[in-house]
Amino acid sequence: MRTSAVETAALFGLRPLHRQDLPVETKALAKFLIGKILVREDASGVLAGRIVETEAYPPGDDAAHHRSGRTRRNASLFLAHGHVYVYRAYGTAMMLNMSSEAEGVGGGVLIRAAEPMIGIDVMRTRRGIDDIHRLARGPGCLAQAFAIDFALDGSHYGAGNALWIGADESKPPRVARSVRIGITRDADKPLRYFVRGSRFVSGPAKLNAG
DNA sequence: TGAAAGATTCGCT
DNA sequence: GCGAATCTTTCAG
Repeated sequence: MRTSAVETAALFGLRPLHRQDLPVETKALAKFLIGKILVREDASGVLAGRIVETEAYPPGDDAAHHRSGRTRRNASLFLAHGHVYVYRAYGTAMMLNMSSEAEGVGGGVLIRAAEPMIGIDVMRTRRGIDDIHRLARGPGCLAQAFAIDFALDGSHYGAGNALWIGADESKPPRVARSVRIGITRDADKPLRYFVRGSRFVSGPAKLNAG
């Protein structure tokens, strides 16, 4: 009998959050997710990491993928909050997002970096590197470590699924804000959230000085 | 049907 | 620290 992801996670003091526990507003959700735990269940077992960096792409944001309306590619951003949106940038890097608004409204949160907690050796193998600080630092790296692919697009975060969000009893981290990374439009909006002082956060040191 | 841009990463200097 | 690689999606003609 295989142990479920929820049972395994419980051994680490994690409890699953349900969609109704999550804020239905992009910026609030982006901040809420900092310090929560991303849990991934697949054929090789259970992976988990504490989210230390996110970016908000709220409705009306000129930098967001949903700015031109709903298309086949970005349809998941228009699902009710708590759904998975996966896409590929620059040909190689996969990005993991969570839809963040009501059904029919385009909005999403990009999960940029995490601190590995469970399944660290699996992540090391997938990434081909040893340094724990670099296993899930940067959206493309995080996606590779957690084996994110298009099959997850359109599913929702929830216990029993391939992806869900967990919480533990640790005290809330100190959340800082900065401008977002790697965009050209609306580049001056402070919609990036990260754990102040964490070595698991991506981006230039200048932004993280906070 | 073609062209341009993009929520990045990696390797080399 | 900087510049190239890479390919899918979207928009224009």
